[in-house]
Amino acid sequence: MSDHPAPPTLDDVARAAGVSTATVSRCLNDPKMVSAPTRERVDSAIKTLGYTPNFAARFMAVQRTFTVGAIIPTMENAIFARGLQAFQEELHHHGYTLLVSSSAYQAEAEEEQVRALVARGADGLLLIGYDRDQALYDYLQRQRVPVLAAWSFDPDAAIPSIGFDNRSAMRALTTQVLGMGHTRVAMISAHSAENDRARMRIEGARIAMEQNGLSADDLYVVEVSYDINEGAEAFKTLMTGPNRPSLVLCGNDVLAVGAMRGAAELGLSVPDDVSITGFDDIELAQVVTPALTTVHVPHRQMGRLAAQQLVDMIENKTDGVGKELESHVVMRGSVAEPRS
Amino acid sequence: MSDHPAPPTLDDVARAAGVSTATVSRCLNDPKMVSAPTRERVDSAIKTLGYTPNFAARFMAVQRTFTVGAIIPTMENAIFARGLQAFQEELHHHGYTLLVSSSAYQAEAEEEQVRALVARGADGLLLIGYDRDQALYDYLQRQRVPVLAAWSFDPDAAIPSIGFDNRSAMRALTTQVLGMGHTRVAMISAHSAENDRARMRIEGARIAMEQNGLSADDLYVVEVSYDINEGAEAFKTLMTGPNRPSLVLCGNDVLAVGAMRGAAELGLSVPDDVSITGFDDIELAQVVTPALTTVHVPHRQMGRLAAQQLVDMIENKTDGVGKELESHVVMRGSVAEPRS
DNA sequence: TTGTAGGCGTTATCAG
DNA sequence: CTGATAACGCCTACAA
Repeated sequence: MSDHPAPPTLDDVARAAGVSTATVSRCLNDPKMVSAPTRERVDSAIKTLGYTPNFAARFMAVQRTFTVGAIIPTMENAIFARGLQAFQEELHHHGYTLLVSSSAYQAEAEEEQVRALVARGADGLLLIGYDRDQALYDYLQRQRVPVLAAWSFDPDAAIPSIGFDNRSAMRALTTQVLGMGHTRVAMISAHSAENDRARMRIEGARIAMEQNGLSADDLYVVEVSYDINEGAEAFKTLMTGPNRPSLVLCGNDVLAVGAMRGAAELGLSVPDDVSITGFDDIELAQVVTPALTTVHVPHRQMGRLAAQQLVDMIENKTDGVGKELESHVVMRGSVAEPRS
Repeated sequence: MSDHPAPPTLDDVARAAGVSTATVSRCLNDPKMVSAPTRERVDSAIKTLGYTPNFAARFMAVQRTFTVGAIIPTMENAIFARGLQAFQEELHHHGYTLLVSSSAYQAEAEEEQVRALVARGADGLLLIGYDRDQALYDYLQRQRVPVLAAWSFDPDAAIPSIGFDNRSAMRALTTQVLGMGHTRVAMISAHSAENDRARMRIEGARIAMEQNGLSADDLYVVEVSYDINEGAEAFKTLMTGPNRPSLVLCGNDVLAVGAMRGAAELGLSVPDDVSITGFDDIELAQVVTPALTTVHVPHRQMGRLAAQQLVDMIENKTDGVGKELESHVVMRGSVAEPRS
């Protein structure tokens, strides 16, 4: 006997209660199959031993974990937090546990996490966007793990997606602001490689340019990492270069807030000297001064629906159809007509 | 044969490569133990079959998962994000995978997640703060799962902790601001039940009051949920009630930003009409206008050290000693001498 | 260098 | 209602 005893097992409980392991197992999984008196003995044995079922063993036996994994690009800001919270709550209602992991916006890291989660028996996976190596999807399919993409909707994507149309949302926002008369416009975007959200938003802005009598080529786009500082720097470069824009579209609220800080550092007034827009409508958008014009996204609804759909895919082995949600433009103080 | 074949197993690979399962296993875990030619055959068999080891089975066999779990109160804001990111990076260097789960600031939820993570074989756990039911610690100890508390440091806590002294940090901040001459001061705190960080910060503020010739009882404290809106509402209530404070200490930056919004809604100027302070120094603090006076916390360093320590506890079965980190007050524009 | 075989903790199928 | 016992997929002495 070492001073380092292993945690109690089913067997220990069975021995302590004077029954077989099968009976203990039944007590745990289908209590009404066992008589009241034995059940009591077993329960008390469980309690005194402090027994907890070994998950891996159970998993091996039933091939189900009631665990869902989600891999998000970053936890560093609130973009995914709210939707994920709703996702988790809904999963919980269905008896599932959510495990989250972050890829730091790196494709290889994401792939590693996918494998890690699958290996650990995740019954299903939630990924952000649908832009990734086909090989990963093949792998997932071989492993028969249902996957759902969120924060983007594209009926033609390789996997079912639930979210909104980033392109048309950005087009709507851009159109509305262009209507105020801006002609010199630039965009600060997150890196668009392997990021469909970023890419679609850029496309949406370009389309709006065309539709408003401007040339898509005139939209000067700079891509940066997802970070307030990067947004600020990019903005300052933009504003101190030639052909200074009167409108700076930002691929998301975080970059937009960075841009606003950049404006402050440059002594520029928003929106008098320059208009700035964001995307996502996270809390931050209403905290800055002036408040940010942006696109509102139904985070919680998306999380909830994603959970429902994923559970359905897992339990009924359905294929999942995805769903498009509505987003809408929110006009706030950060935009105005161009000066002069 | 269904059209729903199970994923390939070690056995399938062994058969395909014409070797035993032991050899395949060795190829995976200790390649140099097997001859080059057989290794090649095995590797190609693995590739063509798309084999991935079954984690649960491996776990059962070796009782190790190289997985660490972290349970944080919320993902809704950046407080824990940065430290967690560093934690994850450092774990990765040591070959561990991080799985995160959020408790929404609810003790029962946290307990559930702890069990979920332990059951799934987490080799170690990171928790936030040390304030929780002793029964949970007993459980963890029975299961022999090393646990480390972060974002708080208390050498006398039930588990090793790594972080800073919330009480003295808040005392330092309060003292410094009281030095400007404030006498009517209130505090907006997160709920302090089962939250040592919140409790210690309140205590710190009280101590500072005493030390500066005021009575600790004169610190009016309101406790709210962790949310910008709640901060704004609490602030407005405070400022429209009797004995309006000239200084509002906030338990964290999020509440402080809420308070600032409340001030704006009330038409009050910060810091001319009222001084506001935060705690944590998250990015938000520098984005608002005026920037927030707050306590800077070494998030990344904390995450990194926590990872190192936890890995050490796991691998060397050491007890873990914890570590206190330095925090420091950052004076910014949100405070000033009281008017008149 | 390789193969054999026992065990890890549960669940599930059969008898009793 | 309860008890044997065979999986589940992998690792690792121990043998060869």
